[in-house]
Amino acid sequence: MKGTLPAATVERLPRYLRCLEMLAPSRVTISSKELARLSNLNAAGVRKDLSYLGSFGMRGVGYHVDELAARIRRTLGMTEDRTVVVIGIGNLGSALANYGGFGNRGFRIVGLYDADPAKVGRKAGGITIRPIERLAKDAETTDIAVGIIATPAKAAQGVAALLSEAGVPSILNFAPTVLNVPDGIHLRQVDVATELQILGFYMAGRNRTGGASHPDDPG
Amino acid sequence: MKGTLPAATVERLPRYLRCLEMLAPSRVTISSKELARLSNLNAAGVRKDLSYLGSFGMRGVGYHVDELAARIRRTLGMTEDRTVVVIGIGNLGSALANYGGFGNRGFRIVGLYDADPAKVGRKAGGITIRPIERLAKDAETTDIAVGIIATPAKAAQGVAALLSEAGVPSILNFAPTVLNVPDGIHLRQVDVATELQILGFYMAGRNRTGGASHPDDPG
DNA sequence: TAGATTGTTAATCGATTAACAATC
DNA sequence: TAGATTGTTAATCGATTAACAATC
Repeated sequence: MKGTLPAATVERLPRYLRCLEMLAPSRVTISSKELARLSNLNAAGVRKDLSYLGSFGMRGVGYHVDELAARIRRTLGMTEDRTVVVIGIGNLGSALANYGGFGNRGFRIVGLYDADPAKVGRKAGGITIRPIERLAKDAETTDIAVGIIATPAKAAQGVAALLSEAGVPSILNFAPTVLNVPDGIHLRQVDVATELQILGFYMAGRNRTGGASHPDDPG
Repeated sequence: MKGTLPAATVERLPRYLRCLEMLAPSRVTISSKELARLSNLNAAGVRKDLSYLGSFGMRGVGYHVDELAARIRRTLGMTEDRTVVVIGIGNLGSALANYGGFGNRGFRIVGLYDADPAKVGRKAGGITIRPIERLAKDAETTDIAVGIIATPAKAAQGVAALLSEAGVPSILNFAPTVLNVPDGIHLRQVDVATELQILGFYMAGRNRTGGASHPDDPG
C-alpha cells in the first residue's frame, strides 16, 4: 500500500478533501466517478490517487466518505498541531492573521513579526506583532513548523535566510520574488502576479496560438 | 519557432521574468546556465522553454537580457492593457486593491464589488466599492479581462457563474473552494490552506515516507 | 583557433487514463 | 445473479534532461 506519494497526487489531496467537505452530512459513500466529477478530474486518476492511501474502497459501492476524509487528513498531517508564524504584517499579513481557515486544518498562528517599529506592539487577529529581531530567539523556545513570508519583495530573501537559520523547515512565500533556500527546506510560492500572467497567456493565446486551451487548473 | 506552448513552459515564464528583473540594469546578456541557477531550474530546460519564444540566443554568448524580457512580456500579453475586477472586499480584497504590482504587469483594476451594503460606497485603493448587482450591467459597457474572487467560500460559486455569464473570460479564485466554470473559461486557484496542507505532507513525511523530498516548487 | 553556449535530438522519467478482471 | 465499482495493469502522453553538433 505505501511508500512515497507522487507529487501530483499530494497536490490533489486537498482538492478531494474540499469536495468531501462540501457533501451533505447525511452522505455515506461516494464513488470515484462522482468525486471525479466534483473535482474536475478523471475517475481512473482519482482511484489511483486514493489507492496510495490504502485499499479501502468497496467494490460496487464506492468509498466511505468519513474514512476517506480521515485518511486524507492524516496523510496531510492535518491531525497534528502545526505552528505558523507570519512575517510582514501589511495588508496581506493582516488578512492572513485574521483568516479563520487555519485552525480547522491543523495550523495555528503563534507569532506575527514585522520590521517596522510603528507596527510592533499592535495587534492583528488577536496576536501582538513582535519585532523581527526576536524571531530567532523565539524559535529557540517555540517550535515553528511554517514561516509565511508576507513582506515586500526586497525583504523576502533575508527573511527566508532568517527562517532557515532558525530551523523552520517550511516556508510559504507570498512576496513577489524568487527565493533560494538551503536543501531540505520546503518552499512553496503563492504569487498573484504570476497567476495573472499565466491567465494572460491564455487570453492572448486567442490571437496568437490558435487552439491553445488552458490546462486543468492545478490545486 | 511557434505553435502553442507546453503548459509547464507557460508556468515558468513569469519566473524567468522575475529573475531577469532582479539583474543589475548594466547587465547585457545572460546564459541559460546562469538563468537556470537563478531560477532553480535545469539549464537544458531553460533553453528548451526559451526556444518556444523563437531562436534568438547567441551561441557562445547567451541571451540578450532586454530582448528576452521583452519576448516573455509579449508572450504573456503583458504589453496589453488588461482590466481586472475584484469581488469581495474583505481583508484580502482590500489587500489586492492596494497591491501596486498589477500596473507594471499590464493589469489594471477597474472595479471593486461587494454584496455587503455597508461596504458599498467606501473606497479601497482609491476605487469606490460598487454593489455586486451592478457587475453584469457594468460588464456590458466595460471590457473585463479577469475577475478575481475574494469572497467567502460559500459565495464563490455564485460569483463565478455571474462572471461567466457576464462574459468575463478568466477567473482567479482566492476563495477556499472548488469551482466549476463553463468550458472555455480560464480558471486558476490560489489557496493558502491547500499550500499549507501540501507543506504539511512533506513535514509529516519525515516520520512516514522515509526519503520523501519535496518537488521543485512550481511557479 | 579555442572556449563558450545555443538549439535540438533522443533517452528517460513521471503522470494520465482507458480497459478490465476482481469482487462487493 | 446482474449491476456497479474498485484496484491495477499497460498503453499513452507529456515533461525533463543529458548529450552534442552547430556556431558565435
